[in-house]
Amino acid sequence: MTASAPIRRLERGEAPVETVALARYLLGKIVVREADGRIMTARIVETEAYLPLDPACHAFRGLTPRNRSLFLDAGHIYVYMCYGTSHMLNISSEAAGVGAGVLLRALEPLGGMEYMRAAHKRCNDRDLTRGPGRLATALSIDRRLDGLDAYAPGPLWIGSDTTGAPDIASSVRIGISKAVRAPLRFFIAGSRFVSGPARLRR
DNA sequence: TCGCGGATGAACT
DNA sequence: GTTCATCCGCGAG
Repeated sequence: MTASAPIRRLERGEAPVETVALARYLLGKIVVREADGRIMTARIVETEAYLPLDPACHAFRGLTPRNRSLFLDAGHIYVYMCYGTSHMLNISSEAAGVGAGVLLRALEPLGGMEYMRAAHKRCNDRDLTRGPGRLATALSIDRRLDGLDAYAPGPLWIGSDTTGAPDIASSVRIGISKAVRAPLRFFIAGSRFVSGPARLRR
């Protein structure tokens, strides 16, 4: 996949309100990050679904100050820090009051790569946004974005161009210790920007 | 290409 | 004190 027709912001109402459906729907869509007058864009190539009543989902034990964004209406941003070193970018995925989300695991850089490179010490373009922690670093994502609406104008929103529906493959999720067998990871088949071991990229 | 271990911070028991 | 939806560097195959 390559760039890039004009990008149109998604509107609430055209995107699904159901976690697996949203995880699949977001593949091929575009993350637009606007910060300090700079614009970065990248296509979503890998997602994971974290369902209601899913023991691997942060909302599983109920609402807390950290995870409250997962309980917002579908399309809101949930960011948290993992392992003290990496931020994770999620989109809430169910009706208000239901805790669930979609983790964005890998992106294909489209525009503003010079800003992404500046955020990394040393990284080739393929690795800039390959992996959930790396993509957050490249796009300067932290808790300040938590709770914002990704279907509204702002520092981070989801858009679409005229690219056709991608060829979607699935696998088990990566890096978790609960519900490890559920096939809730989705990615664009054949994309070289997908993360994880080679056996989980086909 | 893989698997391993350490770094690191915040939330929660 | 324990648990992590990770990354990086390293060594083995």
